[in-house]
Amino acid sequence: MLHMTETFYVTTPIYYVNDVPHIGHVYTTVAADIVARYKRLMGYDVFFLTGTDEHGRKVEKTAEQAGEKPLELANRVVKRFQDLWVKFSISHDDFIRTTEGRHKKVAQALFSRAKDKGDIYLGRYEDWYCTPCETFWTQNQLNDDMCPDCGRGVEKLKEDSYFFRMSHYQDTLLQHIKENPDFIQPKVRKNEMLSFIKDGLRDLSVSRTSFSWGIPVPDDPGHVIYVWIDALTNYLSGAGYLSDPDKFARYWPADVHLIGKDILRHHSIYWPTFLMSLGIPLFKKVFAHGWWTIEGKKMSKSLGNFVEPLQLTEEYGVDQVRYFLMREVPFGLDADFSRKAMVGRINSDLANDLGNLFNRSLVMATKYFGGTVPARGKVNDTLQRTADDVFQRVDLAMDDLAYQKALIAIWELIGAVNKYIDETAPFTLAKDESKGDELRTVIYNILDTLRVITLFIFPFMPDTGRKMWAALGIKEPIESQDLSRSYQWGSLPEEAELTKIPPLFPRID
RNA sequence: GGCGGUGUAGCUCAGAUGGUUAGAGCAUACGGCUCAUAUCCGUAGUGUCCGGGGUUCAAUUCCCUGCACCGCCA
Repeated sequence: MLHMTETFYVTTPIYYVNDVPHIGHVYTTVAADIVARYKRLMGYDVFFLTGTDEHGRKVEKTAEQAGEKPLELANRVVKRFQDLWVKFSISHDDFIRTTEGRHKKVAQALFSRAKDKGDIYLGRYEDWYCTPCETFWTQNQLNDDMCPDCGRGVEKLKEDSYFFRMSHYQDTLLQHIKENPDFIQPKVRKNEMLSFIKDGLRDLSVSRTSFSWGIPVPDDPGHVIYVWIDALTNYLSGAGYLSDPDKFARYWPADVHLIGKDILRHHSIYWPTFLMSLGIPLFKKVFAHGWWTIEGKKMSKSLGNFVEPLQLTEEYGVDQVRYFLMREVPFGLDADFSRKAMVGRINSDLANDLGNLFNRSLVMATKYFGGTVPARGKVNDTLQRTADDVFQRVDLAMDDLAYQKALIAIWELIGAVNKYIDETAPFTLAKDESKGDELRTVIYNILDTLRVITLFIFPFMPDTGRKMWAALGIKEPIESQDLSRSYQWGSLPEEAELTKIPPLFPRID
């Protein structure tokens, strides 16, 4: 049997194209980017998909108000996301838009297949609808007859609708969750979903006649396919289903769908039951992360405490923001974004620990060896043991999407080098000409461990990683490294030309 | 109302199938170094481990109950 490279397929939700990008979008996408980059560094063949959800009544309405066609609106505002991902160093392999032919074809084909099987049938739908939120509510979900989310008015809708026989898959889904304990994470969310399922699944309305901006239901063009069937199938269409069978076979089933906790039900119940109906294997895991409050308050339009991602990057820097989001809180829990916390992380973790270490090391190497990597001496056991240990822990943490744990481990290696410098005192050795060999060994070990640290932080802070890599004078691109081996001592080339660079992370006052 | 979770140092949190001095980071104080972005290294702490009851030789860790906060559902 041929050796096959292991694949890794990670997704973000497709974001509603009409929404203004906020910190929540950035959070999910950065998290996906980091695990994608990490797996690539570990030698996996990675497919990382993000994109936009472009149909629905709200886009239709907004476009109408702007005097343009829905697709024109989408073409215009999709750039807000695409540009933002460039800014945030997002390394997605594809960007799927639900208005693309390759997607529409898939959504329709799957709708038909489920219908032919008898799992989609025509019925009648009655519910309350909040247009701004694009959400349907049942009567008793309403808050004083108003939308429980935004508090605005709702309208009653009655229409013919196709339904997906979700109730039919209730037991199979429960069984699957039981047999695959990691299917829904974190655990607290899994428990919520389990209790939701046990309360009984009802069939799901999957088409609308009240607006027309959507993918037509096959053979019944008065209906458009309603949001979840349309949106969720992006994970298939984006991976080449029906358009690139080899690619699809290579990457599906997805390893992990990263989402915010607000759309967990759709991903952990609607989506797998629909896949069951279609006879397509289920994705391996869905992970619902928490929400960010801003300075202790829920972010909302009405409060006006909206955090503009681009503004954040200007104020703090892209890598600083990426680092903060992953370090501040365990992935899965809610967190608070505050200036104080952000500045604290930047100053103590990035500027003092990492940035200063990198700087002091290069200064010494430049001073003592004219900016050339000195010859290898012998490995330092403590440093190597720490690197081994950190590698094991980082790898386990990344499998669990425990970004915070991974970073905490990496910072132990940073601490170990700072301590090594303290203990070996190269600045003292440099004053004694008879200690030349010792000095060379120490500086080499420091620089070589910085090389390892650079690899570890690269998925989290790609720009910084590249800068550090270049400053260390290593010719091969950092992307081509194999972390599963190169965390070990000694692959920093002797005689590499170091470049002294400005402090990586300026302190903020 | 139903189900689930959380409550540990000033702050954010880890933790133990129950057993000797309960941990980390930040913040604070003191000491050391001087290569470095006044950075780094070390030392020192302080805790009724939410209240009450129970099981046990032994509970902060298990069980029950009360209080507070949070999530999902209704």
